[in-house]
Parts: sequence; C-alpha cells; structure tokens
Amino acid sequence: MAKTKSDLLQGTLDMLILKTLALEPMHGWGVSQRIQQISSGVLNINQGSLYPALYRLEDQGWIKSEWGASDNNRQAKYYKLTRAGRKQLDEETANWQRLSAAIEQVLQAG
Amino acid sequence: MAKTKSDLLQGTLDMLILKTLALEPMHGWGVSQRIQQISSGVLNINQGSLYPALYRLEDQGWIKSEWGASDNNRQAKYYKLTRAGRKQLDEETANWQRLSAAIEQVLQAG
DNA sequence: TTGCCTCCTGTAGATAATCTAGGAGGAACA
DNA sequence: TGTTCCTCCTAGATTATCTACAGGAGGCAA
Repeated sequence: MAKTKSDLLQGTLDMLILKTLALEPMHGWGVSQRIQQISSGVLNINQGSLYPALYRLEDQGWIKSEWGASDNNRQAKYYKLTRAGRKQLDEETANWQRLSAAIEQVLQAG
Repeated sequence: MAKTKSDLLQGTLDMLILKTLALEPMHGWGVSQRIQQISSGVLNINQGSLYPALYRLEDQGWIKSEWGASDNNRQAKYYKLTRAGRKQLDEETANWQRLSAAIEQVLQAG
C-alpha cells in the first residue's frame, strides 16, 4: 500500500526517448540515465520499459540502431533519430502541450 | 492507421474526475460533459472509461454516490467528494505538477 | 397509445503500455 | 580467479483505457 504512482506519465515515454536522442545519438542505457539526470531524478525509466520502447520506436522507423563501443569500452547499441523520428517527436510534443494545457485548465477551474 | 493517440493522458482521469466533483456534486454523465467543456473539447472521456473509473473511486472511498433526479428529471447517480477524496485530489495534483514539470524540463533541454 | 429521441447508466472483451523480476555477456580490476 | 559494473534483453503480470455494445425511463409528437 501507499502504492506510489508510476514514475512516468503513461504515453510520454516514447516522446522522452525521442527528445533525448534528438540531443545526440546515445545507447539505450544512456538514454535512461540522461532522462533521469535532466529531470533531476524525477523521471525513472526501468529497463523493462526502456528496451521494449526502443524496439517499438525502431519498428516504426523513428530511430535507427548501430552497435558500437561505449565510453567504458563495453558493447552498446547506439540509437539515433531518423527524419521520420524528428517529425514524430514534433507531433508528440505538440500533442503533449495540447493535453497538458487542457488538464491545467481543468485543474484551475472553479 | 493515422491512429489518433488517446484523448487522455493515461493516469490523469481519476484526478480530473475528482477535481470536477470538487467544484460541485454531479452525476457521472455530467462529469464527462463538464470536463469536455472546461477543456474546450480537448479532453473527451468515453463511457467505457468513465463508469469503471467512478467505481474505482467509490471503492477507494474517495467519492460517495446517491441516486437522485437530474435537471431533466431522469434518474441519475450523484457523486460527491469525500474528505479522503479531497486529500487524494491534492496528492494527485501535486504528483501531476511534479511529473509534468519534469517532462517540460526534458523537452526544453538542449 | 405508439413510437422515437435523448439522457444516463452500465458491461464484456480487447488493446497496449508499463512494471516486476528475472537472466546473461563481457570489460575492468583486485 | 573472482567480483563488480556496464549494458542488453525477455517473459509474464498488471492495469487503465477503448470499442462496442445493451437497456431503462422521461418527454414529445403523431
């Protein structure tokens, strides 16, 4: 009990990943670290959400992967945004703004 | 295809309902109308989401129901917030602010 | 009094995103 | 040689939401 709500808002993970990869190509583990860091530890992505999401995005053609070596000389799969991914990011961002603004309107009503 | 993303951000429905009922007691159908109206038509709650959500909330003790007659003289189940519901609304609102602020941080990074 | 429309409640089943809880390979280092 | 850390991956469960129905009851018109 005292069940803590999820650390994410469901439906925003794809957008967060796309945005992070828009900053620079990165491997999956790095993406989750990066998001956590930028959000000051508020957004925590666990691996069971991260990797399926990356596959989803690659399936859709929004990101592309390539094996390489990480900073620590480990094998790592580097992802980068495709052109279609860029477009998708823009759309998802616009939709997010629209929905979150609407929610704020409700919260401030009365 | 061109699959439109959900009209809601998953996980925010309970908060929206609680907030609407905090404005004034209302029947279920009225709650969804109200949310749609306040959000200028952006947030649309369909019935298959609405009624299960109301049951969830009543189960948790956050709202209480009572049958009555609507403005149009139809039978309607009026819901009102309980004290625990008020507290829950505050918590969910705070959590929403925390998460949406974190997401904005990520979106504005770079 | 019949029929239809609107209001309002409800349910079953599918879908899909996320979480839990694991496993594994390989580099670095003691 | 053993241990730790980095990085990738997966199966199964959970749960919120959506789709697509059904039905009662009031009001109104013919």
